[in-house]
Amino acid sequence: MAGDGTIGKACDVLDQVAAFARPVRFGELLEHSDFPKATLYRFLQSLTNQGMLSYDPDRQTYAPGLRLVRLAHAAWTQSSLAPIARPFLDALSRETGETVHLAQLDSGQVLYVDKRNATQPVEMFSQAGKVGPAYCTGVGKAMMAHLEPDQLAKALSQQSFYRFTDKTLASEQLLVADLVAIRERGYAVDDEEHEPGIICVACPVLTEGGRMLGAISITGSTERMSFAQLQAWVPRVRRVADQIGAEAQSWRFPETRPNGNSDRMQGT
Amino acid sequence: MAGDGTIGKACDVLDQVAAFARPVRFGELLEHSDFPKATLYRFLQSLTNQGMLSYDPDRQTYAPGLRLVRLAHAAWTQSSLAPIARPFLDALSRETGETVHLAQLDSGQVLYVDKRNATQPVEMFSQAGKVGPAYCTGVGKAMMAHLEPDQLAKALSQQSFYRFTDKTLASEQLLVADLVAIRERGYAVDDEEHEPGIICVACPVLTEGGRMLGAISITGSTERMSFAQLQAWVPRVRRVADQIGAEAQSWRFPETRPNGNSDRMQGT
DNA sequence: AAACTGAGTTCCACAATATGGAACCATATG
DNA sequence: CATATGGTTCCATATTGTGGAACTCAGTTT
Repeated sequence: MAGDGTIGKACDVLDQVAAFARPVRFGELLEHSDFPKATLYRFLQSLTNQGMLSYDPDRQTYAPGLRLVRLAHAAWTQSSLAPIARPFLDALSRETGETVHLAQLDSGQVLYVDKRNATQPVEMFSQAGKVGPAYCTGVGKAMMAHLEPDQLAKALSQQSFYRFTDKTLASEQLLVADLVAIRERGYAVDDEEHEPGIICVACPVLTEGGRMLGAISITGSTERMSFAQLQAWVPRVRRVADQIGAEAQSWRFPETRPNGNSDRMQGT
Repeated sequence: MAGDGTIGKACDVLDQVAAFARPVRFGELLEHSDFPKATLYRFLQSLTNQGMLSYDPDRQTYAPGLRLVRLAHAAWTQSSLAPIARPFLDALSRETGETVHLAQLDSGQVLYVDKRNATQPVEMFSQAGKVGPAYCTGVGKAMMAHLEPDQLAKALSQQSFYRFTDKTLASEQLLVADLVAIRERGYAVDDEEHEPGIICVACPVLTEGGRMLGAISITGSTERMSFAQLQAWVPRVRRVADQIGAEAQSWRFPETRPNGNSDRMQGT
């Protein structure tokens, strides 16, 4: 993750702050940063001014700012598959009764953009925006299997290959072999590679041209079901993934004029 | 919103892109931008590289990128009141059966960070991250009423004073007068100032020191209830707002080490 | 009380970086 | 085929970011 000039550096700082999963003090950031004191300081200032970070004067801590939430709303609406996929996910979740995920790839990691939890009512951000490893999850592997060679190389270099379970594919060789197989058969499986007891089947969402957009998956637990049972859903998942891909291709945003106060919220 | 150097400009570009509520082409952005062609181009490049924007090669359009979603997840968790307020909002929503909002102020606008919809099941981002006007909503006025003079001045300058309804307080004078009253009585009302038929009562969330953190509100419609009925909830809203304020003050994040893969997501 | 410590903030000469006019290229359009 | 339009690249220039060092302001220690 090396620099696009100032912008790249600023983004690094944002990530730094976000990486602490709690508000951080200047000093703490300084320790974990490559920037000299004054430089880091100025970045924090500017980012805080811009609302990309928030500063708590009482505690003297920095945290990711609310402006990000506002921007993310736009991102989620516009450049994620979620709005398109929603009805399909609903249907899939209803039919299967299992947990359904919609994920996209972001800097080599799986970013969950939507989810249906079979049982409990949804909780907002607690699901969208979360990240996970790509090399040991169904959606992650499904997506990587359909990357262009150069993108794949980059993605591979970003994997940690930490051995979560003894079934984890903990090396590039093992992973690549699986990716080839996945590409051939059209879907990926996660057989307790990330968490013991958790299994999953996933299909990539592709454009007609073969460009990879994301992936969807159905997750189950070994306690409640066999792998074979889960695999029986694959054709259904395939179909839904294809539908989403097709929709995404033809999808056009309704015409709007620039400064869109256009999408308003009822309430006050 | 003038510049903190390069960072400020980059943020402006992000906002520009987000302001179109749809993917935009280079040329469209150029029209609405102050930057010369080459400069804007380089910004878009860098931001796209960084994942702050996403670029659709098929359509040649830019949109806010997924990295924002990831960062926003952190922002929402860390610097919004939502995690703290959640149980209180749940309770309030259950008791009243009405729509409940939690909002914070972001560059002079109301940013909704959480919501309870009495009737329907929640939909994630479709609620959090949305923005609204501050001068004509309950939460907006409740928050502005408790700003420091200089912050208030800034916020006032950012209001559009568009006349949504004939009850809208469409001038600074009217608004300021109301803010004084709100500060005295401790809560704000929105009597169809934003949308016809929509009424609301709101209380600010304050620290013990009086620092304004956000606001909560209960919204109703004139069809189903009278203003008096709604106002009967004020003491309850007040109490909840105070509780959230107190919590926020004492809240400490659990100790974590920097690079937090700490909050993981079950699933794959 | 004076000296110390360390976090946070400001300064400023220097150098790296962003700038933007103009030229260029590729794809639609008349 | 010519022309316009939208998008991309170049490069000399100067604006901007850089970071070492000096400073300020608590909170401690001697």
